[in-house]
Amino acid sequence: MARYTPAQIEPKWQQAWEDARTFLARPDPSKPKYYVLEMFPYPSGRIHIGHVRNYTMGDVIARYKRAQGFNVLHPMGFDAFGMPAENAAMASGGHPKDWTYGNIDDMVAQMKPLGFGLDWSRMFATCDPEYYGQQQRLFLDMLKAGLVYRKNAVVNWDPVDMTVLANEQVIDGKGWRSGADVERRELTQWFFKISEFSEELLTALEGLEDWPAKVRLMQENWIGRSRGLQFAFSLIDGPDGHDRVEVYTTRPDTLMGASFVGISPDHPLAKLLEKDNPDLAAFNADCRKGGTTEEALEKAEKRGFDTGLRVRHPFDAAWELPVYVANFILMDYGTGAIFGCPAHDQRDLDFARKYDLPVVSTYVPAAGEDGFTRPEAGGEAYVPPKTEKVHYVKGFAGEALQSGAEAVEAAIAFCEGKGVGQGVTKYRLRDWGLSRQRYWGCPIPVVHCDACGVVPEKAENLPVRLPYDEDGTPIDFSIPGNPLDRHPSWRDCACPSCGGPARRETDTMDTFVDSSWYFARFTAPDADTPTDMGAAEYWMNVDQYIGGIEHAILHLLYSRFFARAMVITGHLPEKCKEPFDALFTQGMVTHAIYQTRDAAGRPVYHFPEDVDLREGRAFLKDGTEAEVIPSAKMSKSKKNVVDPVNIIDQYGADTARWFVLSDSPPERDVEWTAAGAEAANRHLGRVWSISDRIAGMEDGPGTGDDDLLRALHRCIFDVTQGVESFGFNAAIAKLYAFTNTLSKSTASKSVQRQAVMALAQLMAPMTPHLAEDIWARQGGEGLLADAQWPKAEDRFLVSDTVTLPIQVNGKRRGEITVPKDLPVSEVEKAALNVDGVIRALEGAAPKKVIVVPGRIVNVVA
RNA sequence: GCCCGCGUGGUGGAAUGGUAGACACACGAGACUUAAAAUCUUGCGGCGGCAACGCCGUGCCGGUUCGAGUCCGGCCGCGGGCACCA
Repeated sequence: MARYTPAQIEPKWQQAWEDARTFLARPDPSKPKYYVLEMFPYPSGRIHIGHVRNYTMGDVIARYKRAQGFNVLHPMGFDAFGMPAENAAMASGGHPKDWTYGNIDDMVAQMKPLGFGLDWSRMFATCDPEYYGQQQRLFLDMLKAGLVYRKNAVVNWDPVDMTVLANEQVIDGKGWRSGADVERRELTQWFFKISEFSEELLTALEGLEDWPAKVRLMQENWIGRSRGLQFAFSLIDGPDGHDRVEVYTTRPDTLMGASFVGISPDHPLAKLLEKDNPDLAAFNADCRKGGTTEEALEKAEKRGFDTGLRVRHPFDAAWELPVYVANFILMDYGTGAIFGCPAHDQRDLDFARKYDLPVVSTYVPAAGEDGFTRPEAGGEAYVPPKTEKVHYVKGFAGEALQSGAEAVEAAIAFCEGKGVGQGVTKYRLRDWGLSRQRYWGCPIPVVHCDACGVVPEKAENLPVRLPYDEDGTPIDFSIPGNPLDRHPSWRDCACPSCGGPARRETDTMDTFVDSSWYFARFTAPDADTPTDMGAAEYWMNVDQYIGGIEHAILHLLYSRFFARAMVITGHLPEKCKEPFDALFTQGMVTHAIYQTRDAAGRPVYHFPEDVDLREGRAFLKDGTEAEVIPSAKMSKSKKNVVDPVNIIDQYGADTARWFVLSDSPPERDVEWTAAGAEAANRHLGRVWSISDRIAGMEDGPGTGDDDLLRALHRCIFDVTQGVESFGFNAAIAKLYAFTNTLSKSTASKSVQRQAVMALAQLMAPMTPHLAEDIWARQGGEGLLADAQWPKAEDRFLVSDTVTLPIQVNGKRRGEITVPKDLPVSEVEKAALNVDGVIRALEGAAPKKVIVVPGRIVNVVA
């Protein structure tokens, strides 16, 4: 008897697909197209098992759609710019370019044995000058269209290394290398005007029906549309040029509970005042310490500084409020100034108590104040949902009893009527800062000229290439700072406008720019324009996009913006405004962590291959027991990683592909276990043996042909539905069940052969090599990869009888098998005759009998 | 801090508001074997019972419903995101 040998089968069929050019995508107007795309990887150098899961899902869809008759585009590339390459160069010498391209070669070599049905001829990396040159062209077109501009923005500044830090390089407010306290510092930077599209990006979310609801909700919250009142407090004896403080509030209904005005440390007034007030200057400087993330700002202790200035309440000229500079107010949001209402905001309440400011409730619970403690009497801030009706004790517009939302609208109308400000709609979404003070990114193609200012590079001079060496010697990345900044022969150039001496922009682009249009480039990767409209017209949009939930907001929102910008600048057809028709967000692959502790009690981690598992406990080679921490995100530092290359060597690609799809729903995390991989491999061997057994059978009659065909068509139906709905794990469970049925079948050879060939077809998207091999051994015609998907035939799916569970008061007490179209009254009668039902009723007459035809019967006692 | 998601046997998980635990792992029993591995058969939520069967059970508390793992409200726990990681 022959055996399942993936090491021989897999390379053989990969070669066959390559020879037949099976997965090369060519436009073909006679066929419907299908574009399936997985988020392209960063070239770290090693693929990990999470990549295997991600690309296997895409491949299942791609191969399935192919079998359904679609002309499939399934490309692969690399998101190749970014900090790790520069970090590697800093840490161990070498050049980011060499490091990156070496990694890409390694990763392609690791991916090919997995047998993905990819069109490798379309592969590119975003660090290819052919790619980023086209990106520079897009940038210039966007600049011309007014979608790009410059303004000041804050960055993390490391005062010791004299460099800008990424958020991830700021650890507990300190620089990762220097350990120095990080400062927030302003630089002039380039921005994309994404905020101009806030409303459009928000409302268009409704049309993205095949996106996960949670991703749409996350984007909705991120864009953060709010309705509020913008108005000014008049400033008493303000410094020159400052007679008012403009504030924005989403709760104008609480205006009578205002107790202070707060401004951001970066507010123009705060900056003006700090010039003559060293204490305030020190306070502001202190506020500017620490990272720039929203999290860092929110978690910082709430602190304020009394400027000594006072403003007048808009409704009462005698009512004066103090003006504080407060560290929790963001200059980026609203006007950078607020009024605090401590009774209805916990943060304001904490602030008011700290600085001994008044607390005044404007509304109390509608149900009355029994058991309610007002904040001014020591209670918590009262913050009910905006939709809840409350009782206004210091209202000024609308009913005394109304919801917060109603009160807000009434307050806006009232204030507008009094000439106190106006109702405005604001968005939390900020413009997209794209400047990065780094080397390994797409150069921003502009030139700074003393005479002409900022001048775009001429189109014929694109791409503006990154320099590889510095006048013959390789660029040294061990020196702090941006190598482009200290590279005179690259930096100094002629002004494209006047020809005079000028300097190149030394900032490069955020790597999110690279990934915001690569999907469009895949439709024409060799075009000498950013896109080819004909190719885009045929292949776009991406029919199914697959990637991690961690990209739910930024990457996907930026891509949606870019698609719009590309439509405006004539690089994509109108229909591409929303480039991803359907989105699927897959979970991670996790693995247990094996941990012991050293003499000092610090954790020591161990690789899975160095651990023996016995009855759920883990032992090192020397017999020491290690603690097992289950299901943790794979990370090199915790050593809970498995290398796909090892898995393929040990079991073959099909086993790895099969396992990552089984057991867990694709949107959830899956835990990799050695036992699970082993079991997957055993199962594939079993399928192969069944096929081998059938091939060796004698022709002639058997028993249960019809039963096997019924089971087969049920399986075809279930698996088709499973693949269509991303229920890969459920589809695999059905394949297990059918394999068990087939292995025990005594049906005739012809029916068993038919069954095992269909089984191979159904498994082909997940385990294409095994499937192809079975197909060939059973005498299938041509490549299985070119065969049509099997169809579940109705005549094998329907049944004359139906088994109904019978419940009494919702508890199952028995079941009946009845003809499919037995009248309800007959079903009722049969149900009441069931032993368990009679017992449960204890002689009492049923009050009611609910018959759900074909599903269930419930007797109400 | 803010936003989002998830909690089902020893484990991963299945279940259009309709028989909770499909399928798989682990474990137990058995067959084959001199023995082991491999393979095959079989059992497997908890409690009680020889059994038939009964009671309990989907993180906790409450609600809607003939019927709730599923829908609603509150709580607890865990995970993800927070604009310069990709």
